[in-house]
Amino acid sequence: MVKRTSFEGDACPIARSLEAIGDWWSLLIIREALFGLRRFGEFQTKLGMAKNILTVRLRALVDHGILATAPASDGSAYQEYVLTPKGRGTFPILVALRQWSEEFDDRPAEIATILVDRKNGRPVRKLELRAENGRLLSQADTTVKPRPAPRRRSA
Amino acid sequence: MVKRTSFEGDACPIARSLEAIGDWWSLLIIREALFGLRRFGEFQTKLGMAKNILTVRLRALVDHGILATAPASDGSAYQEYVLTPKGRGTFPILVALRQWSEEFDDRPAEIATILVDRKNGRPVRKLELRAENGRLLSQADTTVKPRPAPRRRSA
DNA sequence: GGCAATTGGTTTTATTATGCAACCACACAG
DNA sequence: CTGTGTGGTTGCATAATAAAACCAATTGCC
Repeated sequence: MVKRTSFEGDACPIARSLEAIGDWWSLLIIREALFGLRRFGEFQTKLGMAKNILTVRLRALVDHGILATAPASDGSAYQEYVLTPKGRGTFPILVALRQWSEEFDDRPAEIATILVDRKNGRPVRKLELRAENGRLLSQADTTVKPRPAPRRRSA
Repeated sequence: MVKRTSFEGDACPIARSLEAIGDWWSLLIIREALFGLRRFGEFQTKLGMAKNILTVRLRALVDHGILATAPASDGSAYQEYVLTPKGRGTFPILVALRQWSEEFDDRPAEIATILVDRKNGRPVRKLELRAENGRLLSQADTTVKPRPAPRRRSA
């Protein structure tokens, strides 16, 4: 098999995420979905992508439980694609990607939008990683450990 | 040309990030680099990827200013790939991906590692997005705005 | 210094994914 | 029941990915 390697059985949680959303379009589809888009045609024209690719991506996102198909909404017989909680849970990932661009992009002038607090329109802070006790952590302050005792039960 | 669409000129900061690190391997390479890997062979055996692909990816990451080639380190004549500040800046993205897996993966039992505070070995908190005044924000509390005043110049 | 193994790739070839365009079925408006 | 828009599918061309073979320079070892 010369398939594109799959990370499905991988033990690394990052690889597992990438398995689901680590391709060119999925995160952009999710981004638009968070923005409120729901219909096939909306995604297609907004993102300017080929329709067959969009079909494949939407199906994969549904299979992964990130999107769900809802029967209607405006009364028409067509279906819509709406984010599941798992899909909405990608928000921090999108924020992290955005902030990385904002901080390190070579031509930041080309970035068109900023993320703001809806209440007052002021920019948000950078994402913060904190210890249990609230202490701010940088990469150097962290390590990975083997996951502890798989809590006797189904999951 | 039927090239894979590039997001290079895109105004969306998320698309811009994906342009640099939005492929299957780049983030995993960066992850290993954050772990301390530096040599071609280390990446190749640890990630189990084809060498030609690794070559292409490493070059792309260097071109994007995420990795830099350093002349030596252990005295040998070979070169090493080390993270730049821009590369280390991807840490929150990796954390976000990890936490998304931890929270939403269908088979969480298969996840082998957890991210902990180096000081006491306790798990870290979830990434927090805060307003200027420190208020915790969820996705619904945010919007995007056009970027303000592009500071008079060419752009 | 001589020789084999290792490192860090390149080349070749096969397979898969992506992208465009054309096509098509169904819903809906009249 | 005819025309139009929505939501796809199908073919074909091209690009990316993968595995394996190959190769040059660097090391390790004697």
